[in-house]
Amino acid sequence: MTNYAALLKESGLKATFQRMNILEVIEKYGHMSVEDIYEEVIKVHPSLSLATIYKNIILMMEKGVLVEVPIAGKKSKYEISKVDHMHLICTECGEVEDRPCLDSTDKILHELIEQEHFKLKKRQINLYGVCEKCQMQEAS
Amino acid sequence: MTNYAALLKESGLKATFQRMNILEVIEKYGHMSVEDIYEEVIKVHPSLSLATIYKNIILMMEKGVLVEVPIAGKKSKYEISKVDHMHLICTECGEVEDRPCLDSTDKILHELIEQEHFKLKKRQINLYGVCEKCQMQEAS
DNA sequence: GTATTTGCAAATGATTTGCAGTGCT
DNA sequence: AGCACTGCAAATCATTTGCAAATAC
Repeated sequence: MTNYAALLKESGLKATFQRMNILEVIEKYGHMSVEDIYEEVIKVHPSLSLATIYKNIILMMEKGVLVEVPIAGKKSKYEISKVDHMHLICTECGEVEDRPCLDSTDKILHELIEQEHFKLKKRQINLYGVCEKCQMQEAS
Repeated sequence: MTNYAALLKESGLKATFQRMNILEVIEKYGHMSVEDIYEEVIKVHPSLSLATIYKNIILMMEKGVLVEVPIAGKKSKYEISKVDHMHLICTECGEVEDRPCLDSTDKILHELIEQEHFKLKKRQINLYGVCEKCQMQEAS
């Protein structure tokens, strides 16, 4: 995805410079906290305000463009909506990586939910641990 | 579990009235935000301060007595540490319910992680949707 | 008795809001 | 032109901190 203007318009939002900046930065890094986004975005557009980021994150979540990734012990990060996946979250460096959801996991979860009378909307599978990079640093 | 005094001492913490109150309330309701805990706990112990709750939640998480359950769009809730399980989170009423993790899910995740050079510490499987109670209310 | 813990009040930090001005379409 | 959006500053809300008094052991 590169055409943020189209994505925004499809979602009923005006394609402002600020919004495109925010989306570009999130896409580039994958998962970003509000502060992360702010720090990156002002490199390109120094007058962009934090308030604008907050307002737009909320708006773009409502429109389904962004998704919140809440993380134990840290601030939430935000990602661009994409097909279902799991998160590997490093408790040392805070990095988040995506991995595809396995079909079998998928099937099992759906079966479970059917038995439950629970109307499933969204799954969030987060695996907390130490990433390869941080493991190597620990070893040294 | 009922013996909070023992649990606390095993964890190297003094068994104060305040801490036992906090644990009782979390156990009783299952999953509680800071505010939830505060509102319940002052019914029994009106002078207990919010600061004490914050300090103790942090302490008890460090000692492994409590676990944070971060939730998209809401404040984190806290639960007493227990065997691995999934959460069904109602996006309408905010209720969180536990369900056992399925063995097959378990095995799949562990295999995946071994391929990854990722040192897994903890899993968090959250299923967001609408609970039975809220579905019935919608219908009416 | 001593180290820990509590509760208060103040400090800090994060997020939200109102509004006047600006920019997309 | 008209409505939606931005940026600022102020307001609000959440969390943390410092410290004197109280409590567990």
